[in-house]
Amino acid sequence: MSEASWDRSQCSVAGTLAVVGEKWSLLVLREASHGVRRFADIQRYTGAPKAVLTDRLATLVEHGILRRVPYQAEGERQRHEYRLTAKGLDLVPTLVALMEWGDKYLADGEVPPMALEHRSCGAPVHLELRCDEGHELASAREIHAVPKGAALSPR
Amino acid sequence: MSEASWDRSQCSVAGTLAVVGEKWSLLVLREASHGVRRFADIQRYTGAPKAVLTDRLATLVEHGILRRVPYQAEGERQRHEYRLTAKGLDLVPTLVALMEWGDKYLADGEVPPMALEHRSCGAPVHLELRCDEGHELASAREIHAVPKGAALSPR
DNA sequence: CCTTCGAGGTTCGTCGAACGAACCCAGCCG
DNA sequence: CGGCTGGGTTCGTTCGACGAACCTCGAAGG
Repeated sequence: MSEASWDRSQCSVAGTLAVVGEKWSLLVLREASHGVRRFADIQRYTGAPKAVLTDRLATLVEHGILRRVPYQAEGERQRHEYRLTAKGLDLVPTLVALMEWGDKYLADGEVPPMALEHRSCGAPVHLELRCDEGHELASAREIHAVPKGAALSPR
Repeated sequence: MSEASWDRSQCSVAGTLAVVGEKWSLLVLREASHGVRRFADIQRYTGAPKAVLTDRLATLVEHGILRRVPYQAEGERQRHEYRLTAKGLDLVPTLVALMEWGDKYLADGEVPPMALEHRSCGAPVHLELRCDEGHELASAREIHAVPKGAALSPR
């Protein structure tokens, strides 16, 4: 897709993976994006061990992807829940990308287990690669990657 | 984004992560998508330890995301290189999603280190959430997720 | 009061995966 | 022959994931 020699040290793919690339982080975000907010529910739905989950939630909060919000259920003491921030919401396309790939290649002839609809019109939602001229890219092969800025120094 | 109780066991996000969610896999695919094909180059650019890289390449080949292609450089013995298959190319949107998030939130005021251009018109390429009616979604909040098929059984 | 309950953790011992350094192996080159 | 180079494998150590058990706070029940 491009010729190869540039500085990877500040690559955004690597940077993002350093933040959310650990084993359970994206599954936690999947739950958050489905509106699951409570520790025990996240644990139940993801299957992550408690200690790991505590740690992942803490890093996600630290990075401003989730925030801890106190709440009070009636007849309960005050607890807190985890909600997506705007920064966290912007990771949804990543989840959708993973989901679409899985739907295409992992479904054993089954129907995909989850459909995404446009809330206002009900039509199915999907991800598109598109350029500023408005062309939709039929394949990733139409992408040309160009290193910029500080990445230009080789190695 | 939706109410919470359905069967996660065959979620496509989890399934895809089981295939490419390990620490170095997506970085290997980043290199593959940039046209880096040789073991030593992939190792140099990703920084993955050799043993781990051997293992990841093997799993990616096993899953049909990369294929081993024999080649012959002049004055060299026959070796093989790793190339993206169509199935692997379809992971590029995932990489782009990670990259766009990193560009937006991790750039310390720097210019993003890599630009993607439409090969045929040169305009910048980006990912869009769009529905079949043609509406572009301004935010992931406009998505409504609906469990289907075998996922409908709770828990 | 004292006990129980349950959410949201923390601690601990074990065990597997990741790490880096060292080694191996097959050709081609001189 | 001996060395070099790409593509690995082996090995000992370290680090993180795991699951079970324990802790803590506040509300409610007796």
